[in-house]
Order: sequence, then C-alpha cells, then structure tokens
Amino acid sequence: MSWTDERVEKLKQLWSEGLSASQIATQLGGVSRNAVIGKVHRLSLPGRAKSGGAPPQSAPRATARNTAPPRAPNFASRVAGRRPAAPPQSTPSAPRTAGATALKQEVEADIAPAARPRSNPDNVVPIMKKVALTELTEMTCKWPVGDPTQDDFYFCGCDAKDNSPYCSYHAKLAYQPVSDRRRAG
DNA sequence: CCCTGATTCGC
DNA sequence: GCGAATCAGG
Repeated sequence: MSWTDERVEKLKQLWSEGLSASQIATQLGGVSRNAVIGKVHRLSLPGRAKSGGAPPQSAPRATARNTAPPRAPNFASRVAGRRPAAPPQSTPSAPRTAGATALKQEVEADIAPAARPRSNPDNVVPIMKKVALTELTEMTCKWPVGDPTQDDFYFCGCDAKDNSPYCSYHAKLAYQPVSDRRRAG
C-alpha cells in the first residue's frame, strides 16, 4: 500500500480526531501503526500533547445512547445446555422460542410472589423502573434494556442484590462469572 | 505485558 | 519517502 492522497487525507482526519496510530492503521488497512506515526511526522502533523502514554482517548466514546450491554443474554445456549460457541445449525425456529420460554418460567419461579405484578402475572419485566444511565447508582440494577442506539434504551433500575450489579431477576439472566465456573469444575 | 507516540536508520 | 526496529513512558 502506498500513501495516496485519499489515504493521507483520511490519516490527517483521523489523527486530528484523536485516534491512536494503531487505530488509524487498522482503519486505513495495509499499514502498520509505525507507518502511520512515521507518516504523521513526515507530514509535520502536530503530535500528541504529551509524549508517551498520555491518554487522550478522544476516540468514539461510549455515552448513554451508544453504551453496549455488558453481556447479552443468550437464552438458547443456556436452556439447551449447549456451549455458546455452538453454531445455529439447521435448527428451525421452534427450539429457540421454546428455550426462551423455558428460561422465563425458570426465572419467574425464582422471583418472590410479591414482586409479580398482579395485573400482569405472566410478565415480570414491568417491575423495572426504566432509568437512564445517569440515574444508576450502586443500589440500582444495571441491566440494559433495548437498543442502545434508540431512544427507548434504558436500564432496569430496580433494587440490585447485594454485591451484584443486577436485581434478582436480571442476576438470574447474567452469565456465571468465570471464577464460579472454575470453582465448580 | 499491554498500550501509547517518538525516533532512528537502512532501504 | 517509507516503515521496521527500537526506545521511552503510562
């Protein structure tokens, strides 16, 4: 790869946006981060404020709107007892729906009866307070709900269990920590 | 050891 | 001009 006008222009843009040399190299493709840094110097572009590892990190930063969920619930793999790595196979849609239903029942069975809304006993989701990222505290469930890129994205926000980022409902959905797996196996 | 940018130097 | 190797720092 050579430094065409287009690539140089993109280099200038990304560099000015604060992306690191390795990130720029990845986006441009075909060049190493050393090549990027070398080119930056040859172009006499302004270097980073402080030499060394000053963390500008101005790259696309996570916000309340685009924060990705820490872990996506994988109903199918949990219920079916399959490893997450198991490919979809040629399985029709039937088992997937059945699996989700099974887990839902399992989860609901573990919830205190008082927590179930009388008017809608089949749906425990409404117990969520639906709070924004900025409303989260150490005592609120941090389970993300919805599409982070959409306006209806929110967090559960109900009371979190002790030493858990989630409420009893969502703690049940979260994966087991690696440490626990190791202890068990 | 991971990462970062800076510099050197053979090509 | 180019970029790998190397260096220095967080």
